[in-house]
Amino acid sequence: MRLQISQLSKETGVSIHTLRYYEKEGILPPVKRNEKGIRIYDTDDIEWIKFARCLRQTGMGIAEMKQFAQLVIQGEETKQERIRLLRQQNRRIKAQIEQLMSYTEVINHKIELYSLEEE
Amino acid sequence: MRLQISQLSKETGVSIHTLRYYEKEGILPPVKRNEKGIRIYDTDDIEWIKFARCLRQTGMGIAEMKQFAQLVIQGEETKQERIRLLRQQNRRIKAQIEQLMSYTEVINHKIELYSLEEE
DNA sequence: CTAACAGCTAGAGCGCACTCTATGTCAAGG
DNA sequence: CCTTGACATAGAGTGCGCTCTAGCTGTTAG
Repeated sequence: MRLQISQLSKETGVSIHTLRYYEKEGILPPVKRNEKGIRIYDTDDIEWIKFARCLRQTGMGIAEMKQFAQLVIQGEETKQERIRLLRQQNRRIKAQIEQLMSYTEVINHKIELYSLEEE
Repeated sequence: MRLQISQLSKETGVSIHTLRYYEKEGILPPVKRNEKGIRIYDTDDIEWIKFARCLRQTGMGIAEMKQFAQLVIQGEETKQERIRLLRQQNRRIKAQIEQLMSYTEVINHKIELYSLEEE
C-alpha cells in the first residue's frame, strides 16, 4: 500500500497536520518522497502510525514515543530495550484500568446515595 | 473536620494553587472564611474535593465539573440531572477501559512479534 | 489561461489545566 | 522590632499536543 498524506489521514484518523508534526518530531522515520517531494507512505509507515496512535492513546508522551521510534530506527540490537518500554507501557495501562475501575465504583456509590436520598 | 488550605492540600494531594483555581472556576462552592479571610474547609468541602478529583481523573473536563458543581449548589431538584451526568461519566469510563484493554493486547502482540524475531 | 486543488515549509497560535509570580496582610517567635 | 511563614489576590506564564496560517509549487479540469 502506498498512500499520500490525505489518504493516510483518512485511513488512520490522524490529521494531516499531526502526521507532518509527528514526522518533524522524529516520531515517524523520515517518510520517502516522490520526485515532486510529496510524501508517499508505505505499508510499514502505515502500520507504524497505527501503532504509534495506540501508544499515544494509552498515555505515552510525545518524548517517549520519539525515543521508541529512535530505537526502531537503530535496528535489531535495540529490541530488548523496545520490549522493556512496551512492557512498562502495559504496566501503566494496567494501573490506569485499575484506577478507572475503582473510580467507577466511587461514582456508582454516589449515584446510589443520590437515589436513596430521593424519598 | 476543619482544615486550612495547606492541610487540605496534603490531605487530598491537590496543590494549593489548584484548590484556589477550582474555587475561582466555580468547581468548588465558595468556601467559608474565618474573620481573617482565611479559607476553612469543612468535611463537606473535603469530600467534595475528593469526589471532584475522581471526576477529573476519569477525564471529565473543567467545564463539565463546573456544571456538576452548579447543580449541587442549586440543590435537591437537580438530583436527576446529576445522576444523569454521573451515569454518562461511568459510560465514558467503561469505554476508556475497553479501549485500554484492546490497546494492551495490541502492545502485547507487538512484544510477542519482537520476541519471535529473536533467533 | 486560470481557477481549484493537493501538496510543501516554517513558524505562529490555541485550548486545557494547571502553576507560578508579585505584592500584600497578619500572627507568632527570637 | 523584625523576620518568618501561612495565608490572600490578580493576573501572568507554562507544557503539552496539537492545529492552523501564510505563502509557495505543481497538476488537473473547464
